[in-house]
Amino acid sequence: MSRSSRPSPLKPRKAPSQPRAAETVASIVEAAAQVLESAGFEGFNTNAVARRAGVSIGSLYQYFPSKDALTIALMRREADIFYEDASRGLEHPTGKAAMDYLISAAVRQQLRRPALARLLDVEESRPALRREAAGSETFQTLLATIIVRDDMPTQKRPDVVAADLIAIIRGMVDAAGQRGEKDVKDLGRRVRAAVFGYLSGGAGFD
Amino acid sequence: MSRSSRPSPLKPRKAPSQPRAAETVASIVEAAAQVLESAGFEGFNTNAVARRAGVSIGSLYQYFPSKDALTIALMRREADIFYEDASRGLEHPTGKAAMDYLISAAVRQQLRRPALARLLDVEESRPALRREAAGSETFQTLLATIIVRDDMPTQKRPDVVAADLIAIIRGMVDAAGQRGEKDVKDLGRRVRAAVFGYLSGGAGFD
Amino acid sequence: MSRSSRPSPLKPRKAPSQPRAAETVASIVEAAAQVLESAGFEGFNTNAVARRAGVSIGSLYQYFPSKDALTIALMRREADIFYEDASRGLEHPTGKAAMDYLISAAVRQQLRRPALARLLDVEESRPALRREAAGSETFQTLLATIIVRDDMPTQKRPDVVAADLIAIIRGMVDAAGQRGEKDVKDLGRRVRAAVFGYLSGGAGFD
Amino acid sequence: MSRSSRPSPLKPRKAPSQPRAAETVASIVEAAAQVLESAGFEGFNTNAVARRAGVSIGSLYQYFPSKDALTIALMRREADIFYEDASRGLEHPTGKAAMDYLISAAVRQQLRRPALARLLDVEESRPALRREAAGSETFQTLLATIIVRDDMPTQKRPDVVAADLIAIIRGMVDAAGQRGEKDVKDLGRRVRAAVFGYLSGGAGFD
DNA sequence: TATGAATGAGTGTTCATTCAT
DNA sequence: TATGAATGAACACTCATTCAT
Repeated sequence: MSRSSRPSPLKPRKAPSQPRAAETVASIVEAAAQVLESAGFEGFNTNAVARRAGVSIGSLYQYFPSKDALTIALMRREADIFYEDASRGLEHPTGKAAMDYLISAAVRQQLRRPALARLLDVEESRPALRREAAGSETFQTLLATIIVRDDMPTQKRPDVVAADLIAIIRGMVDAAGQRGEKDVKDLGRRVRAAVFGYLSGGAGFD
Repeated sequence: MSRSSRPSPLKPRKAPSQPRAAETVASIVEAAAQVLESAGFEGFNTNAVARRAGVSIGSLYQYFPSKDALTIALMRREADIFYEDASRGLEHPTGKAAMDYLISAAVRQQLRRPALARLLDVEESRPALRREAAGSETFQTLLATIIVRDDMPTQKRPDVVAADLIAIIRGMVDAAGQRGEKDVKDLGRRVRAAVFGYLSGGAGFD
Repeated sequence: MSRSSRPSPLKPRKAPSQPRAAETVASIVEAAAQVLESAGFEGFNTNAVARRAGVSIGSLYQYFPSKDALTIALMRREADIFYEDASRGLEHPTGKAAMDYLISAAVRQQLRRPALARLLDVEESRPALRREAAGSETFQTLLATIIVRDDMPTQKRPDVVAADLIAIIRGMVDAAGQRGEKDVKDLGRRVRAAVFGYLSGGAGFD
Repeated sequence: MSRSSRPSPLKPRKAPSQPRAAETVASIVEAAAQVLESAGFEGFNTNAVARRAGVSIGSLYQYFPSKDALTIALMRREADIFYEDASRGLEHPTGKAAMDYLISAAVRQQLRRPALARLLDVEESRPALRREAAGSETFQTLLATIIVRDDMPTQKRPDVVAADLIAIIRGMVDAAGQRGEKDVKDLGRRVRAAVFGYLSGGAGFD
């Protein structure tokens, strides 16, 4: 007899059907965020998260089958918050305006909880999590949609361009967040310079 | 004044005086690189490094007082390789040519051992290591020198610009390396677009 | 003011709330005593203690944040047993009777588990533990109270006298225990001779 | 074929035949003393001793087959120093004068290098070393000789008395040394009170 | 004979995870 | 369903001792 459905250790163990359970899940995820922010990777352990959330370690494992599942849930939560904001950028008529909005959203997201954002970016690079995390794909899809708008310069390989832009934006905002920058406007301006400069091929230089 | 001779847990424990010891040290550092590449953070432990190096765990600790000290030594080795290459860029007459060279060096360095470079970039962000690692400061110094050359656009805040450029370059080459890109030329071209685009303020766009 | 909630590595980690946990804690402390008795310092390691207690090493560290914390807990347990007995001596009307009782208690304590008592006396001299261990201070306080009773010879420096008496008593009972003496009465008689002889200034000699 | 003479790991490996070797041995033993004094048990390791002595670890093991052998050599050195001094006490005509001298010698010895003396007393209690160390037996022999002199009170069990006196003297001078006492005279006076008080059976009290 | 590089068993400690209550 | 006591594999690091040079 073959076990038909081995429970994945990366997906939440169960959809919380009751409202109380949903609350518990949310509080655990937020506790994970706080522990990650205040103690970094080194202090990010399931017992600490449970304690901070005010639940027992047993309860944590009731909802998340593994530490990675919890990390993924947190990544998804942040990605969702970002995506909900960023996708409104698509409503803008021009590609440029949409891109502006997208960049603002990225900067806002990063400076909202800089340490958390940075740590999640790093975690996301772990192969085990990469597959499961929603993160960049959706961001990349969003970008790819914008890049090919009429008012944008034609790109031979839009997927590569989208990937590069993500790398530029992330690199800049991560570093800025780590340095403790708070000025959303100034950072936004510089990121825009990099993005549009890249899109125009660096032509404006000489 | 603090105890002058308290052994720092981050600096190498003793300089290998005999040739055999020098070999051992080098083989340990290289083993660390390989373990980090093949097993990532999770598999990066001192026992694995010693095993891979073909030495006993005791030997490892004879030369490196802590795991962090070993990581730092590896970071320094890579930084030195990079710096030796990159600093040749200063010989170029124009700022643009120097910057071109610097970018090429960064791309080459990254694609030489992409996983390693990426992991070290991440490690470098750990506060404990940040202080000790030679890494970015020198890169930033190099960049700052180039930015203010005569043929480069005047920048109000060269230090911020240098930091942004590092972030852009690192972000792009890390991501490219992680995707498995091998084409040094193409990646170089794109990074140059981003860098010079940023420097010109994104003006070329419209 | 220092971080109030930094967990001290010398105090018990958590009070056992469930009865099962209390049992575990007690069995670990007793196991520590037995390991110390049967294997001495050299064999006194946390793994051995856990094994002897029939619990996992993890359980040990759930209640004691460090090996030293465990040692201190054991010292306190023994000190408490002794103190409860010894403090009854204060009820005696005369200083002499109180001192007699105190000496009896010390001899009893020592001969109850001689090796353990001796090893703990030695451990207590380690600077790291000295501060935390309740041990001699209370003993010394007890003695100091008795020395100044009316029927006792007047002493110029009662604190020095108390310290000397502790040293005499400890020295004698430790040595006796180590030699394997079992006769509580005889040892008590000799200790009393030393103590009262000292108190009278050795005058009875000539 | 039976190995006739397994080399004992506790006795010095070889009698240093050449003067240079004797110097080396002496410097190692003194280094052991210094390490023990400055770093206590925890820092007392063979590598540290070799370093402090200015010889290689290999050389140390050339003269001492084990760490314990080195410890024993140090104990013997101190015992010899003491014994040479103390045995002069026998020349005194009366038992009392001899005892006075012996006590003075013990106090002097202890306060000369208090930390060292204390640590060696503790080490001496380790069963492995106890057998080999010359220490107390000779001291006890000396005391036993004195106790039975004509002018001393008759003792039923001179061996027990001698052992008790050692315990009293050691206990008092160890504790005093640990407290940092420096006054040889005052300490000598108190030890004499305890010793002669004990010998007179504490009779002087009432 | 001296050196010091090398060894590896052993030790303290952590933390993801399980399961009896 | 919730709790938290219990587990034990895994890891960083030490140090007495050996042996090739």
